Amino acid sequence: MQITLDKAKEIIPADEDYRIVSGVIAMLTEDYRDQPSLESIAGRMKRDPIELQKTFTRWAGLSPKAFLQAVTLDHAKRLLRDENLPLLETTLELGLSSPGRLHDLFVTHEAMSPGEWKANGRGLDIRYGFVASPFGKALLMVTDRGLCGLAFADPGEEEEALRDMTGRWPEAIFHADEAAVAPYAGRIFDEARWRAEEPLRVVLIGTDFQIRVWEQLLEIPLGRLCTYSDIATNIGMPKASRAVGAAVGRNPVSFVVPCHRAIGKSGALTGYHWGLTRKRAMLGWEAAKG
DNA sequence: ATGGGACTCTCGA
DNA sequence: TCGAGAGTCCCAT
Repeated sequence: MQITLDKAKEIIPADEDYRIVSGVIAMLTEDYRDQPSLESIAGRMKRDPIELQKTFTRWAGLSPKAFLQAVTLDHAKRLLRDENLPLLETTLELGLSSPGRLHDLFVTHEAMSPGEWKANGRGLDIRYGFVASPFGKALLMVTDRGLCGLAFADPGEEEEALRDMTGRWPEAIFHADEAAVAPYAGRIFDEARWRAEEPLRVVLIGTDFQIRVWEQLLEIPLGRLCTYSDIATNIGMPKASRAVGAAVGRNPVSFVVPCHRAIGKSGALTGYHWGLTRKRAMLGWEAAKG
């Protein structure tokens, strides 16, 4: 009966769907020794198993089982080992605005000058709004130069996410403004609308070191992974993997700057600022597209 | 100065 | 295999 509604849902699942999906991912992976069956998960989530399976597959393009495989150690290790990472293909100009191709989303980015960074965002006018995304509720922040922030929040944690983000540029002026954010919201998570002719403008606000790290992240194509130490090597500081980890963790533009594609050398996912389950969700979702 | 990681290695069990 | 502990480096305050 509501075929059109269902179809719309395929493109961007509602928050409710992500809640279900993330619940499944969490249960599937929390104790991988005895991976709970679909039936038992469905039982715990009080859903019909068939329906659950369908929702999940529609969302990720992968069955729960295939999804889990895509996020395991072995898979990650294979991706790391295979083909030399193309990360070295471009030498990045340090410092200010370097536009470029980059990333399947076709991002053009510019970096804030050190002066602007030191001002803690003073003089910056930032508009923000929450939107539904395939990975739960997303908080978008934009300046007139482009997208500067993208965060995620579980239900009830919107305030916390907002504090987290506004705290990064304490001197900036923030306005709630759904309309300003709307043009970005739709196409970020919809790969059908990723096109080179219409690149997504991103502005990176951070220290020089952080910007170098984030630019490296932008070089990781969809479906590929990269280790923290690879990034350290690529920016010419091979021993700074730990500092790289810290910088990756401070990435203000989650997902668009694909910090979820950075993992430990062992193939373990290590951490994610917005929750490991969300990192798994992104990697599994991308595994189906890559 | 100092503290503290979204790291990595090395061992022991 | 797995996990704890220590080493290390560089950012942030």
